[in-house]
Amino acid sequence: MQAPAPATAFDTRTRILNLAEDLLLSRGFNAFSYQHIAKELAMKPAAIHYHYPGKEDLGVAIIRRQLMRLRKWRDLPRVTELTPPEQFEAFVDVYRGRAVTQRQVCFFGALAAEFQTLPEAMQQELRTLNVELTEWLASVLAAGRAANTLHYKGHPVSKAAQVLTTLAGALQVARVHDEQQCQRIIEQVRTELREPV
Amino acid sequence: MQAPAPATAFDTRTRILNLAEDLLLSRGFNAFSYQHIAKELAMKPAAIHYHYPGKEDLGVAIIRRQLMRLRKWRDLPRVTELTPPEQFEAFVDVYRGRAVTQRQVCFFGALAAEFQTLPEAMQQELRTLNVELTEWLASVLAAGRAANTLHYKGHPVSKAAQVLTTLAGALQVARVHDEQQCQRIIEQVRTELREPV
DNA sequence: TTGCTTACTTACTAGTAAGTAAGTAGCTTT
DNA sequence: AAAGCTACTTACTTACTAGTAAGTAAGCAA
Repeated sequence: MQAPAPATAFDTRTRILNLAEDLLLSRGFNAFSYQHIAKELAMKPAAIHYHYPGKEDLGVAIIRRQLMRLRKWRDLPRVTELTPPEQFEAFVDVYRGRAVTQRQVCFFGALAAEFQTLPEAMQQELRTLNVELTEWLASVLAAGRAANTLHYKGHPVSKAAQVLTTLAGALQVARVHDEQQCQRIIEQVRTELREPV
Repeated sequence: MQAPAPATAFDTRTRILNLAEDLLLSRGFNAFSYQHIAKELAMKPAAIHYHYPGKEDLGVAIIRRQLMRLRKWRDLPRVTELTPPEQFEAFVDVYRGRAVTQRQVCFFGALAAEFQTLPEAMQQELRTLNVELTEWLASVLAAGRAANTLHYKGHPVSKAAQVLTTLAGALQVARVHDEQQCQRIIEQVRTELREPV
């Protein structure tokens, strides 16, 4: 869940992946090409094909890495040891950072729009990523309600889906309008969850 | 705010617009071409250029028509005469229909992901559309709270932005996962607004 | 009936897309 | 020193992109 790594000081394979992730989040999958990457890395497009034979391989690698990041972050002692409200807060901070520092949306928001044009393998990876993310957040929300520190109606999974959906959309708002409106939406979600109904 | 018209029984200009809207909502702006449209309408790509010289013109026309639809719908007597909760309900129904009948997202969700790759004119139109939509919903929410029939915390504009964001995201969820999860998110939003806190 | 307009088609340009095959420089291994 | 591997480059193909210019058939208008 950390922010994308800088595109330097890594081996070529990783630098390609970093840059591709960057382009994916800022332009979408269909609007970046091997040429974009090659130019930025001062290489020829064919060199990208050497590391990632097809664009599909590159796309799958990007999503899969994000899934690994999620799992790693989620299982970090400094995260698992937090209380549910703190876990939620830490999670929201990731989105807040995205909106401020880069003009990037989250993976779900970036890929859902062009979902029907994506290779099957990418569609599957994205589904997995979203399911795991929803399940984790649902477990946080369930624990928070049990401890009477998070407050909401309905099933934890429904609420988790709603929150993720809203956060994804909030980042899109930040891009189309100003960042401030995005922050207001995030604050709205936070307040509603933390204050007793 | 009505669903897109069928692609037949109209003049060519409108049929192009209808089909382009369809393709935009289902595949994104960068993933459809004049060829797609031409093939479907059994014409040559150059014929599309005759009606819409550039893809930008086509894109702007799509968004602008949607803005006109919004204004028309919003000012319809049968809509203005409704109570705020009924207005909200009628509005949500539009999104519900989108999720069920087509696998289409809303304009905002479709275009936000590739926003940075869009022509300036399209970016501007999309901003206008979203501002007007947010302002209308905010006025409904404000009136509903004044009449004690809609319940929420925070500023009406913030809440409106949050609701729109969530609805946009919900349609994207419907596409990536099943339609049912989308319906659950919409229900969650409805319940929270209609039940006193 | 001549001329203009509408709504196209045909034929083209220039640019870009993903992807491939063959070659090569530099390093390592034996 | 020969062989092989890694990480590329060069040169190419095929397909598609937006867009344009010129031509044309049908209808209407004077």
